[in-house]
Amino acid sequence: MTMARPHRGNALQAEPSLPEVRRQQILDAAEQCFRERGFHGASMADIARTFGMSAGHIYNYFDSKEAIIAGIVERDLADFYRRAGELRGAADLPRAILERVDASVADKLNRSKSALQLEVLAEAGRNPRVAEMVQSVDARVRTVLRRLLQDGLPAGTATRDLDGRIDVLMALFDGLMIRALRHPGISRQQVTRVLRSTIRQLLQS
Amino acid sequence: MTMARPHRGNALQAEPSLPEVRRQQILDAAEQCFRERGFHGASMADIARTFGMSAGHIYNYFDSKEAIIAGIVERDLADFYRRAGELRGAADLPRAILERVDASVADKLNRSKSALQLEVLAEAGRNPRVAEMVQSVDARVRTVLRRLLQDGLPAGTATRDLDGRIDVLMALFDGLMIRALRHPGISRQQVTRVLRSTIRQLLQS
Amino acid sequence: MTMARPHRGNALQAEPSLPEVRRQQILDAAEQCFRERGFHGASMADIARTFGMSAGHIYNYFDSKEAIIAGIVERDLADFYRRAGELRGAADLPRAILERVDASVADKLNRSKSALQLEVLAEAGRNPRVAEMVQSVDARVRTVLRRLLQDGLPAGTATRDLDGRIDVLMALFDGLMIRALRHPGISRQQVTRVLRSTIRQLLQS
Amino acid sequence: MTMARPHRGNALQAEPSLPEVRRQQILDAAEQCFRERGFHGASMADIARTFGMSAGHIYNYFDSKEAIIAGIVERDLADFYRRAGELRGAADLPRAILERVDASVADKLNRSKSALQLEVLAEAGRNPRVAEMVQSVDARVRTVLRRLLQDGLPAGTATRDLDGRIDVLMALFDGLMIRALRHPGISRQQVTRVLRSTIRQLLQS
DNA sequence: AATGAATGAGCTTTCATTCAT
DNA sequence: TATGAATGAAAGCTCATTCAT
Repeated sequence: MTMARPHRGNALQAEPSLPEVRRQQILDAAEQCFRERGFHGASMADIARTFGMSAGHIYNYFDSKEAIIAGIVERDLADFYRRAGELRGAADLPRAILERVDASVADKLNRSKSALQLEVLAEAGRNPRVAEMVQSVDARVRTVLRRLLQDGLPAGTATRDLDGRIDVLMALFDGLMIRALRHPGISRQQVTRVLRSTIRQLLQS
Repeated sequence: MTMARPHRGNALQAEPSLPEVRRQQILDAAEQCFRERGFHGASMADIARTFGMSAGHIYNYFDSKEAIIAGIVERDLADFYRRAGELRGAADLPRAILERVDASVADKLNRSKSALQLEVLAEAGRNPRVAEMVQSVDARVRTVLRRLLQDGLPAGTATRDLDGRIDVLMALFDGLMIRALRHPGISRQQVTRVLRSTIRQLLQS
Repeated sequence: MTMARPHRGNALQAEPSLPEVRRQQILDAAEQCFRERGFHGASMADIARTFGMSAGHIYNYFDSKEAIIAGIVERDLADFYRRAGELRGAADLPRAILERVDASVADKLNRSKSALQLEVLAEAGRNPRVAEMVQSVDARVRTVLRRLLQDGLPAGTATRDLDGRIDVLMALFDGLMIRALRHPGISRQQVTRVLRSTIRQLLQS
Repeated sequence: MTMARPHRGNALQAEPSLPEVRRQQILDAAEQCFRERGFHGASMADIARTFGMSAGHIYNYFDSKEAIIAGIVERDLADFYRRAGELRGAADLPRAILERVDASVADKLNRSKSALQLEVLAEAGRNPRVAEMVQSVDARVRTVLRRLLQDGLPAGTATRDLDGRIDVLMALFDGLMIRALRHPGISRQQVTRVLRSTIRQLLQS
């Protein structure tokens, strides 16, 4: 992949070069297609058609269909970093987290987003390169969370089994994505209420 | 085909008929293949080869590849019923549940089983017929759990948001399947400890 | 095909042996299936199922699917002989023929019978063995018609181009089978009227 | 692919575009294959091989094998329109028709063309979509013929049972296609002579 | 006489990918 | 940069046919 990095490094927010724009367009289109039809169900032609490019041209930006998944996973990581940054430096961390439960639940119960995530996870289950990506992203996320909790929780609470708590916390949200698929009629309000009290206990006991 | 003929007369536990044996063989082979290569990555020929049958012959037992998934999902349900049956009538339900957390965690952290489940869920995310199967099985599972909890919990506890609690409880275990993939180094012991206290709170607060 | 001829040649109408009964059952079932789904569209399993026999067993009576077509063509010939026999010895042949136009038209406009005939003819177009059958049957039919007309028409009429007249006469009825498919709304009455006058001219001018 | 590029500027009679050329090539190849092996006997690979294209590529020009039949039927219709156009405006219509009988008979007695037609008709006998095509084309042909006869015949003749006459007329030619298969030794001259007098009577009585 | 388990070839169709232009 | 013609390898599925029982 000998892709020229955006040169013309002008001032603040270098306007993205055409190649970079194209890459993002392709990722957007691919996300949409994978969501709707799955990784194997979406053809390169589908992706190309979604934003009016020829299928062949995609290969000037990504080496293969699989390389597109890699790009999608990377973009997700950036998203998480942004949201974690918001928590950093919160005066009352548990409270800040609990306030965000509602939005997080809504996010995880979004079926089309979840379908895409499951798609990627399933692919990770058998494709070592995708697995490696997914695991490396998760490791970075855990590192951020661990530091956040170590610094932000009232001294003394919840330090025992901290890694276990983090995994269970993440399992709760990861699990909601599955619930969204298995139980589409799930009550967001009830789940939010129960989850809030579960998380409070998880962080403070 | 040196298959021991049913001896006829073996009263209880009638040996399964050849067709039934074949169906189970196919499901076993398909589970293995789907795990290794995914639903779309595994061809009918792969499945057939796995236990030495011709691909065409599979169609004498299953109408389509999709029908094989249905068979797999059904078998899982039967499994759940069996385990739920063990809880039924337990003198102290919360205790009985907590005692089983260890085994359940181990089960969910089994990466190859999880990969298969995710595979099915991903397929459900885009294939309406599979979605319908998965949801109908989940509904039956929730019904069993609800009845179990209503009957088995000490009077007065945990009746508020009962459906929400059930969903969160299931999210915890569903989520562990994802954790197994995203964080292969996860500590089973820590997770079990944390989970036990989380579940206790979920059932008794 | 070492098929035992019905032995036990008892008196008048020897009751058909079981093998002969089976052959006829198979031909009946095949006719029905070919009519409904075409020669290639009907599977041996379909034919077998139609009268509750196993597909494999058909091969004890017919060497192949193609041999079944041969059987069907043969049976048709017998039919024609029977009807031609009715004309033989008619006092006024042209009149006898004209009286039968109505029934013949109705017969040829029967779409399902026609579909089967076309099926066989199409097969004859590419399968030399079937072509040979069809042509040999047609030759016998023409021989019968020619003798009938030579003996039965008033002396002097219609002897010029007799073979041509026969071919055109047959073309008229053969053509009706095609009309039935191409123009399902065709008016049987109008066609019968027109045809009667056309045939009268054909036989008597 | 040494295909002369369209020279651009060749005002009238623009050379057909590559896609159009390809479509015609495919139709040609399909006609030949269907003729030789029948609609079901000819595989897409056969058709592709006939003019050196890969099977998959055909799908860039036709949606399905069935769509190829549609293309063939359409081409035939265009042919008929062209020939009917020649009759239009003839000073003496019956005479113009009779003059063309010879050529038409020759055309219908062409066994390989007939085999293809029968093939399509047989398919129409069982495939509703093909039936619909064939019937719609026939309806358009009848409309043209009807208008031609209404305008072109001497006032007063042959208006009774006009539709019936048209159907019988068409049956005559359709029937010749079958005669070509059933009686390969048919005498073209005799048939032409007889047919001419039959048609004269059909149009003028 | 009859079954049905089993095979293997073949079918239509889809698609990632390449490449001349 | 971009197109779209073209390929070739699969895939799911069907079926005539065989054969042990």
